[in-house]
Amino acid sequence: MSQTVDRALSILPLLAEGPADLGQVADRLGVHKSTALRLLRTLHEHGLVYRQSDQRYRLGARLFALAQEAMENLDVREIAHPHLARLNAACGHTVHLAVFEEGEVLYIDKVESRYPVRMYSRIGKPVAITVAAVAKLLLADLPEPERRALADKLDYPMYTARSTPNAEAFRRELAKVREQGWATDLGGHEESINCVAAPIRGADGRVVAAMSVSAPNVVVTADELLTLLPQVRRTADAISGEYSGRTPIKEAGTR
Amino acid sequence: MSQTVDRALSILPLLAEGPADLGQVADRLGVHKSTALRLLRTLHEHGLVYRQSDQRYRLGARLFALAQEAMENLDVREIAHPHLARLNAACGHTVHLAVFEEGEVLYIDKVESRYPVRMYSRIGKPVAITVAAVAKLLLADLPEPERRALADKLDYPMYTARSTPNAEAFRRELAKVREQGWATDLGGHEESINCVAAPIRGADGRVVAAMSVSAPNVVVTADELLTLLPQVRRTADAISGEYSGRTPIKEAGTR
DNA sequence: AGGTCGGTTGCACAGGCTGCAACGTTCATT
DNA sequence: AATGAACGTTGCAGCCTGTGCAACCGACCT
Repeated sequence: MSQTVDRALSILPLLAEGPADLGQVADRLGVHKSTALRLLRTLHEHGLVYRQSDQRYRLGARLFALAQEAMENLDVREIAHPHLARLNAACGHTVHLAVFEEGEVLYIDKVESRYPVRMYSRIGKPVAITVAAVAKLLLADLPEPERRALADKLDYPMYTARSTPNAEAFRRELAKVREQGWATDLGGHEESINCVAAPIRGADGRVVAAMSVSAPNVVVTADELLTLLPQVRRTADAISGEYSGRTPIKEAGTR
Repeated sequence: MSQTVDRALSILPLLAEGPADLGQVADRLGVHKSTALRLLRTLHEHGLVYRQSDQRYRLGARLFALAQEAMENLDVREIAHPHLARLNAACGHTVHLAVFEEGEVLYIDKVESRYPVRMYSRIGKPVAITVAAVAKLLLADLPEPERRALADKLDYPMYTARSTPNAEAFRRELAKVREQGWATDLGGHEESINCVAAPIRGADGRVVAAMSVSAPNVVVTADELLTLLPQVRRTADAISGEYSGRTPIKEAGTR
């Protein structure tokens, strides 16, 4: 929509392929050298483009800094919430959102069940890392050495008979979860409560958060809960798409 | 230099702070809403800006993609070479550049000594990982679990009496190297050859490569070689600066 | 010296960007 | 249901600003 900016921005992907000198940039843009020079200068002033010692242009550090800052200020919760609320409106059960941080898995959002029976959990509180479905997803995505190290140093409290008993079992479970792309907790934390969970991935494919639907046996059986899996995964995928900025949002009045 | 582009680019750091709507962007830019709209649209078309479901603008995924692509196409060797050559011109000794890859440390560049006595090494060849100064730097920067795992499964051949004898000693050495930010190999690989090495870091501070100066005893003593350390470190820092796109290059005719 | 190549500068022209004002939507309020 | 506010969007006229040209500069090679 803005020719000048359009041209300037077209330089970036071009430089991403590798360093280029003024002439090459001008050619590939189809503009006069002097024009290319001014665009490059502007980009350079903003640090998006950098000039190496052989005078050729490269993408600059600012780009990395921006990308990183944007990452950090990206609030999964903010993006996820409407989706979680919609899922809760559809099925009525408790919906959780959790992230992995500093060796812990934390709930960062929760939409309460519409049923009178609620489960105990609090936003900001660490979850039972060895049994919770969301924890399995988050840990399953860690690089192998870290995952192994973490699994080995965890405690494995037997909340119920179906709790994960030890590191060995946990590692097997994580491998399975990693493989299938979703996770469950069937009475592993509280005898009567089941969960199904799905991962939320960032632009690079790494799992940045996980969400789950939980319900007590008295409301729905484990099998019934499992029928919600496709819906949970669809919700998680929708959040992933929006979080990673991939989802093409339909423009209002553009042709 | 180009007003339009300048304004457009000013939007990026602004959005890095967090999502903003059209009005906020226009205000902080000091332009009319319609102007801001067109700039944002252009940015959006290039994927640098993304519109979330509440219509607010955010930095887009393309930014990450660009940063990543640029990273991958960045060739340390290409950037480092002139610096290595300059260092070699200054001191006359053999200069090496090495990276860590797939559990090995490989020489990827070499500038031969000006002295008749040369050392045996070849570009692309794995280095003696347990004793080489560059290897120590590269391994010292690995995350602790990987470092430990690697140190444990390595062999510790006694090339000389001063070779690193076992994993335990190696881990201590790596800790020291990590601490001091440089490394040496004093006759650990070949009795008569010494090296001093310094790390090259990327924009995120991680060690991406390491460089060293090597010379046989018959040319300079270990102590004399050590006096080159500041020069080696300065060279490595210069490469780091350029590799990470941080170094501000003086503009030719700008006031 | 002469020639080429790449980057840089000054300038005149007009193309494209700007701000304005009016319109369309959505949402909250009465 | 009507009103109004807030926000995004569009068309337009004016003129700012980006454009291409040509000349200049400096480095490098023959």
